[in-house]
Amino acid sequence: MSTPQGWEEIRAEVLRRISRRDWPPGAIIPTEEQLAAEFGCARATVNRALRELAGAGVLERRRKAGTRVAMYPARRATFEIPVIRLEVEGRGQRHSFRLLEQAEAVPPLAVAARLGLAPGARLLEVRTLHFADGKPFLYEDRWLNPAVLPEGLPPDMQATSLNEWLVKTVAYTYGDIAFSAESATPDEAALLGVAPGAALFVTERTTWAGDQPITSVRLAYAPGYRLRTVV
Amino acid sequence: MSTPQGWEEIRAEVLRRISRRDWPPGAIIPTEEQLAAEFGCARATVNRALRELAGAGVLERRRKAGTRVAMYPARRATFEIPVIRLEVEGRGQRHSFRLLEQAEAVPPLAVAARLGLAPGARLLEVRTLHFADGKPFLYEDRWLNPAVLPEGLPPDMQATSLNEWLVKTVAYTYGDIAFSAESATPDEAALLGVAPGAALFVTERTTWAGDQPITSVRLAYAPGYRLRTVV
DNA sequence: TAGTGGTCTAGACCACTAT
DNA sequence: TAGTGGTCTAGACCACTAA
Repeated sequence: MSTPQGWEEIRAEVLRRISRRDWPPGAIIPTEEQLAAEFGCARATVNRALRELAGAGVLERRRKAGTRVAMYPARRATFEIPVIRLEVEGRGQRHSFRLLEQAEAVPPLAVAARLGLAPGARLLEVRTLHFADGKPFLYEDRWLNPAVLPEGLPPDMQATSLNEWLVKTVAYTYGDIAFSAESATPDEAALLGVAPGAALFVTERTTWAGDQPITSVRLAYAPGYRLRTVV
Repeated sequence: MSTPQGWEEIRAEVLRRISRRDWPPGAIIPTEEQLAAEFGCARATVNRALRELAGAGVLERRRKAGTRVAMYPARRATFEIPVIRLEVEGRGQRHSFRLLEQAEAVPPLAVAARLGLAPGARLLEVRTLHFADGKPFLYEDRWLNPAVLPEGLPPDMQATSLNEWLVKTVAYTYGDIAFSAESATPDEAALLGVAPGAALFVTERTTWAGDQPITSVRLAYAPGYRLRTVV
């Protein structure tokens, strides 16, 4: 091996040693100081490389205890939370949508619970059907906390997408996401133009700004949708 | 605001300014040097904070062009690629599995294509049914490149899980993942103990070590499974 | 308490690219 | 070509925690 230059090469060299099982799962690897001496670089450079690998789940680091190869060096993967219009256009299709309903209502208990609101609190429900090249693509059911909409919804709501408006307007600071598969209800099947019971890919997302709940949204994709990412 | 101390507070302050729309989507923000002067810290500290935010999809950075707030500051989310046994045990349930089949065969064209192999190449197919507290949890259909298994499969294959054995033995360097929803085939339905056509959450994962394909696996989860993560 | 990682600094040079 | 981010250095101090 030639001496690694730069933190990316150090990261690659560490990965090689793990692959070759010079450093098997669970093993302690040399300290940053020792590696810096071996590679002839500053400790900060080693730190950068090892920190990246710890972030990727390959290494586990603890002060005083040192750095060890993860027992199951399962990688972490990253994916982009999609903006629906960009997602459709990224497939080379034309995006359009139809606002099905926009009304104040009392949300189902599950939604109120997810948002941490008292049962009975009134929220704004917005139901939207999105199309790709005119074909149903996605059914969106969103519950909004009206308290975070200082000026109300934009009057030209039909010309923009709520998803987009939100992400531009209310920068959120925290959220959780869950993916699952669900059978289409008769209503959903009719909207999406598929048989009842068809397997739908479902994304549920809840976001807060600080401790204030913003929105909880359920996206049901028409069959055939795949969410991809790279490790 | 009090002057931020440390890169995490700088990150938080930048996020606040984006939330307050002091820096709206698309806007150029001050240079690292200017922010370092404002916050009274070294440029490297500002760099660390802004680099994290760029990695999270909130900022976009280009040399000479400067740093701007992403037009759609959609966050990136991270999830762990699960190890099945740990996933089941993490739910407080007991994991077990049954090896359904382990045989050399010619894979379907789609699998060969994903792995970049010539159609007709022989691979090892391993089909496994995983249980949580004795209930069917996951059906695993895996195709392995025998070339990467230097010593063949371990003789006590029944006592360990192939998934786990692989992740410990063959450190991979690259992979892709796709999630989708599929209707259970009659075979899958019988294995998982559900009605044919039930909506299954499906994960497909292909991994390479360098340019050498290792394995392509399809995991079909019993209904009710949810993949969660946090932003 | 001592060893290890986490972070910061002040400065430097380099890489990329808008102009 | 000049401005901006990307990275590296040598050193320092701090925070956490295993022994």
